[in-house]
Amino acid sequence: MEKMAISERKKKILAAVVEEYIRTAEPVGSKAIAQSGALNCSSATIRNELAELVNMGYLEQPHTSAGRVPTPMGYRMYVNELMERQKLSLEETEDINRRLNQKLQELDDTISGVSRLASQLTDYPALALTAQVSATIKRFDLIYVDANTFIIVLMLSTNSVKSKLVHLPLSVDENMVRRLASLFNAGFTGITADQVTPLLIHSTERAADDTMGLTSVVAAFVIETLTEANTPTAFISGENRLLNQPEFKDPEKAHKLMSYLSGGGYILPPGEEGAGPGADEIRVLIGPENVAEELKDSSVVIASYDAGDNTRGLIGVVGPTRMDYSAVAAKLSFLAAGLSRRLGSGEAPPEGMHNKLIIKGDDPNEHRG
Amino acid sequence: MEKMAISERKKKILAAVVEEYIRTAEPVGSKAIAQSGALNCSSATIRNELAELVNMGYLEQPHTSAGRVPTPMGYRMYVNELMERQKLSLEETEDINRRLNQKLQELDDTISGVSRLASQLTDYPALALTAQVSATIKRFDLIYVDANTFIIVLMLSTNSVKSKLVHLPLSVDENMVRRLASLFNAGFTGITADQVTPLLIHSTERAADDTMGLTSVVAAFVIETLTEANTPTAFISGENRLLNQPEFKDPEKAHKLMSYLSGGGYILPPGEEGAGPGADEIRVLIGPENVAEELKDSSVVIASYDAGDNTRGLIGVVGPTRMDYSAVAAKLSFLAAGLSRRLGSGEAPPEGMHNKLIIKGDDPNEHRG
DNA sequence: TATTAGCACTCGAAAGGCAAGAGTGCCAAC
DNA sequence: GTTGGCACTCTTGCCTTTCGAGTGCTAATA
Repeated sequence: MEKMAISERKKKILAAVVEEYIRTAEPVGSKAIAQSGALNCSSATIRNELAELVNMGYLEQPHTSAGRVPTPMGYRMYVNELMERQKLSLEETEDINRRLNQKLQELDDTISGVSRLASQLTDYPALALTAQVSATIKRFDLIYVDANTFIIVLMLSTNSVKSKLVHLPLSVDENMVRRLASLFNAGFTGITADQVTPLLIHSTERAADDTMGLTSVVAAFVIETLTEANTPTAFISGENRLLNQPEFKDPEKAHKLMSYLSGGGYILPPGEEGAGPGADEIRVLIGPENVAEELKDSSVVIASYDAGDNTRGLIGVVGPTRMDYSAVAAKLSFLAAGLSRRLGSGEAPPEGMHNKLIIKGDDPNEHRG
Repeated sequence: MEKMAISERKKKILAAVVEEYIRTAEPVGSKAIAQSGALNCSSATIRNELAELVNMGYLEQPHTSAGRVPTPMGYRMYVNELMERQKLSLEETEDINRRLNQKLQELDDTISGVSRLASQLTDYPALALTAQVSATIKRFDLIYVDANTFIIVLMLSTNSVKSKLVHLPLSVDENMVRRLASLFNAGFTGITADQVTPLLIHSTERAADDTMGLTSVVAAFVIETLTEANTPTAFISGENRLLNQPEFKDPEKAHKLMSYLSGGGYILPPGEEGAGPGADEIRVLIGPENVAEELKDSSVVIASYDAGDNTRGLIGVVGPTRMDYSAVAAKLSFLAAGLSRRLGSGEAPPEGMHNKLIIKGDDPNEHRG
């Protein structure tokens, strides 16, 4: 496997192999490429080139007398340099926009809806994850309902609102509730979950003259809410679409990957959750480039969107290494842009614009020294 | 296929066939039954009996010289009369209780958690659905945050609370917010979503002297909330566990069923959603007893739980007809009882009690005239 | 020197044939 | 009614053969 510059013709041939293989899932032979017409030479010439591409590590043969199949390095080269940046048709963009609007209108959990949408669009399993944020409480209200009941309303720094009905065995008077509310507003706003110490709770309890454990009930809800808000949640959908792919015709294999995915396995390298692709970038992880053992012969395409409040969420797609990178990247990118526009802090590009695709990934040579 | 009374011995043999087949997924032969020791007779005798059971429609042979496999009618007989009502071990019940408590403590959506739990326990795909209720609004609050922002808080008749932050382009004064709140409390409580007519909105708008469209924003949230609360939601999880079952080794088949399930396909006969099994009942639908074409060679086991507020939710499990009915029924039943105890209106049996299992289903003969 | 045609070779996939084994049905004996 | 025995059937697994796609190499050609 020698290191040498790759000629223009080799690039064309490599691209042809990758694209044909993506289409058919069968090893592609010299004859098929010759006939495809992109090159003006005979199959013999192609054979020579193919042999060299194998030598260089971009292709491999399942067995001696079969066609060629791209290696992860071959896909990487394709994704980085050869792939044509696909533009979506007008109908496609309109369709996506329409469905996106619809999803976001439903009261339904945004993130799960988006993940489902991504999966439907690409026909691969898709995942969406919310950004890691550090929310605090911005405002605190208690609504007195009746002697045994009140409602806690928390407004978070992310501008979302959480509420809960509390039902008590004992009766409280309205003044106590008011007193508690102002104490919490004073003491619990702007702090994180681990700053809600037993000490703080205790002193609030005393200040409120609370002998019924009301304070701790409320404090528990505060902790719960903050913890939940700060935990990035992942949502995976369409795992079953894996079964469309011939590489998962073996139930064992399909099952392994599917349960890894539904089990909430890490997709991005740990620590990189926040460091995913930036705006207008697409990150592609091909086969062994993935850290998780279960993903070593699958590929992942990830885009990020502006989730508002200076945080970014991720949406991605998982499939076999023989994935239609071009189409998936285009769709994800458009979807992410649409999401940013709707959720984000405002400086997103206007609707309908195709933002340029910056594909970020490893250098194709780094695996080969 | 003659109609005749089924002898005790035939019952024993049928049960043995079903259980062995559930265990091994292979057609079971006369020898295996003879050796299993439940009967004191030779394989030849068993062969005679088996032949008659085939005649009667309880068993069938995949091909002439293979063992026997239960027909749906055979399973039905097994479920209705032969199956021993399995009791869970102490460890199992403790495990379930522990995990149930944990699930319900998480702020997390209860229903999805329960569905996941059911799937984990049984190792089949599981679904949970909330009951169809008709919630109304019980109480209405608006919290003024600043000139451009207020919070809507709705308390529903189901005693759940929904809230939303509203951000306005124009500024409102605090009095307007207060006025709106009392108008909504007067006019919008106790009514259903379709009673929120444009007329009502319009008159409220005028009464509030609202020229900024505030009223319709709030009304829209009311409609949204009521509609959502009244829509039964289904949650399916663990679809991928289907792949554990040898009958789904064909990816085609597995994929068909899985996408039917994730697509939110109907499980119960339409119109029967509310008429599922009652308390302490288990409903079993075997193969062709299902209405959905996609379920015709799968089985479904369903229990219902008291979801409070006089409504019942469902939890169920889907698998091949060769399903471990006994174990699944026991687990689901226990799970449903546990849920009822925690969510329900109170008259549920005390923790730890094994409630009796009433298995409801079709008469085994009805398919055979 | 790069390309091409031709040809022998390789190897997997598909098709056919054979033996083994499991299970049945039936008969005759108990 | 039950049982042992036996011939029969049909699947499964295995082996062999065939077929064909695709290769690598060589020699001829531009």
